Amino acid sequence: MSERHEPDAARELADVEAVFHALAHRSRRHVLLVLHFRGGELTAGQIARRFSCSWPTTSRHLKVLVESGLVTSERRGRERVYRLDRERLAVVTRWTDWFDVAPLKA
Amino acid sequence: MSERHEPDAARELADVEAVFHALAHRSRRHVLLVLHFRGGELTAGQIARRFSCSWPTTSRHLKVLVESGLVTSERRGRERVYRLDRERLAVVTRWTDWFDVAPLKA
DNA sequence: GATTCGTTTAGCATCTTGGCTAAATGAGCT
DNA sequence: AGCTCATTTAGCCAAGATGCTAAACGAATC
Repeated sequence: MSERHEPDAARELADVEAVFHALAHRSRRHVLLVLHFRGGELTAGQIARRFSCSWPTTSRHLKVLVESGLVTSERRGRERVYRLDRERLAVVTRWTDWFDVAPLKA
Repeated sequence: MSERHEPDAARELADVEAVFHALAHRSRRHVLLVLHFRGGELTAGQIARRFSCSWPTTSRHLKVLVESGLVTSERRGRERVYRLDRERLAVVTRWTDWFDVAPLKA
């Protein structure tokens, strides 16, 4: 029965990888906070304007965030809207929760 | 009054930086889990033996973990013991908790 | 004091990341 | 169709991360 869950475990591992990778950079963490406090969605331009680095650089950070699933994007007219997926942060909390379960006694 | 807390905020920022940087690598996350499930402390050798990469490589990962504060180390005889500091993981949860507070209405 | 054991440091090669500018794309407007 | 606006892709370079092997170090042991 537990075998039935192994694919999920593999996916969780990949998710952890992608999410922690995305969170590794200060600007990307910052983008997430900005998105959150501005109501959860903003256009690429609204985001880029808040950052000191160049637009293409921010654009690439956004791409990493999308790949991690922390953010989704949708074309709207000629703009592109980025939306925070707060649910996805559960990948982080599920990982940290391992440390609340009892360790094996060596 | 809030000014009195700014240094703390700066330190928290640096902590977040160091901790998320440490967590960005799969092996380092793995080390933390091994430490936890083996009772919270292990010698460098016990850790290195569980990993496929070379000893010096693992040693460097341990250094990054120590710098982040997630792990502390202590010399014991001719071994070196690494201990998990679970408290330090609160840096992560404090960061994710930002997303549970109300966003500003755009 | 020489040796051995456990571990880290040095030094090197390779890959990835993060930044830039310039060019391309895609959607709406005239 | 041609133009403009919003954004991304391409291409480049500098800096940093990760892996290795070989050498160094420090503490115990002979």
